[in-house]
Amino acid sequence: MDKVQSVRGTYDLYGATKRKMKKVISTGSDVVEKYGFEEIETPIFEFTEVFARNLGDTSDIVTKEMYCFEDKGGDSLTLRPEGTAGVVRAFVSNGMQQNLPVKFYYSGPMFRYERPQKGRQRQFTQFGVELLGIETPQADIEVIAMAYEFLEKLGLNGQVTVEINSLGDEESRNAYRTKLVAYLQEHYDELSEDSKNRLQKNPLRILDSKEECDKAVVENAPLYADSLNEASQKFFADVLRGLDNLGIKYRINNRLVRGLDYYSHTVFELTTDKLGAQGTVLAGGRYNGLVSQMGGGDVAGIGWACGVERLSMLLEENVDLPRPIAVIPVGEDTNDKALEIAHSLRLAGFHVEQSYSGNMKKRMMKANKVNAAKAVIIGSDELANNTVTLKDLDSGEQKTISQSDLIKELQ
RNA sequence: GCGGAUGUAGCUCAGUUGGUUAGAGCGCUGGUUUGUGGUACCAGAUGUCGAGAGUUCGAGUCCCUUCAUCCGCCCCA
Repeated sequence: MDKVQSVRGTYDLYGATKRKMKKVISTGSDVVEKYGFEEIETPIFEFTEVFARNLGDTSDIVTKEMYCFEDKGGDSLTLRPEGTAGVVRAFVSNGMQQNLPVKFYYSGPMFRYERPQKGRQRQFTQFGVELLGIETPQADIEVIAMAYEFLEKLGLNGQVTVEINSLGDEESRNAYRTKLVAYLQEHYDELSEDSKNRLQKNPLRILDSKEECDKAVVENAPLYADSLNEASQKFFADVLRGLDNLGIKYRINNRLVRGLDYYSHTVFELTTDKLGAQGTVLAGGRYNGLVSQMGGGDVAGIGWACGVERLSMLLEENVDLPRPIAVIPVGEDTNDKALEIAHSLRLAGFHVEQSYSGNMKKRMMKANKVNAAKAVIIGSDELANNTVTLKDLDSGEQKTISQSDLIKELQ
């Protein structure tokens, strides 16, 4: 390492970038708390099996993207590549089946060893929700509505499309897989190299391929909807009807499949065309088998997660800092008084920026730079008379008031 | 993991067919008479030209390697 730099695919988050991310997370928290979701924080690393067993051993995340390491006790641990497995593990570990439904939200860093690009990092931040214990479509509708409201509050719903599909229950999924594989086998020679591989590992993914030759084959492939059994069809129809009732606009995408094995029934993605190849900004679905797979009994689940950095990049305007009040002492003997005034203003709830050094002009420039709304100036005259000069930095008007009236004047 | 592009001051970029002490704008620092900013004017600082090796009398400019970023694929948030 010749230069002091952060590890590839990791970034220092500060200033405007951090402010936007903070806004995304706080907006998300406010929205989902109204739906009764409570925050959970699970460890950033788990036993490797938590992810390896549950995400699907053919998924790319498990086969090539996990940061695994052995700790000094010899256990194989993995930096979490996504949030759901950890939350479900916590649910099972803590015996939360006793008190359903359970509604959690979380945010924090995730890690995937991938080639970095715009909107794709090796350490990135997700905000997500999980609703456990409700197997009826109300849960799907509510959770999607929540995602929709979230993006609306961020002012992004004009640039984001809701895409939705159903993978059906296990029976439907297996039936479709069989049909699709049979069809694709017949057209094996027409498929791209990647897709020939995918045929073994994850044939559903071929539906999603961007290769022209694949698209041509997929064009006439059997439709997922035709393989859904009656129960799955009804479930999907109920979800869609619910979304219609709530005025949520969506697009059915019968090629939408998700990368992780644990999904069933409803899957959805919120996508944008503004981030190049990384268009998916929020994604999720139902995972009815996951809890029992972890030994937690037959508990249904549904959730989503969003990429906080990706959403932040869509936020056009800068998130403004609150405008402080600048307290400006003039002359050394006023420092004590200035500090006292600054302190009392802070205790009264104001944002206060103290100026530390320089002549008055410097200090005024500094006040301007931090976008202060008002300046409280205290020099020898003010000190002698127990007054301050209060200046409005937008209008330029200023007046002298007594120190005891300052807080009242500012409110 | 594969393919392509890029890498010059804090930021955005210029730098001609290789030729002396590498530039601009913004920002930063100081000043335009001693208690008044946001506009204006004046002055100033700043770079191992991503790193390493090579060709050459001479490399920011050419070759190679490497690192990083960006774009596409794979995959995904």
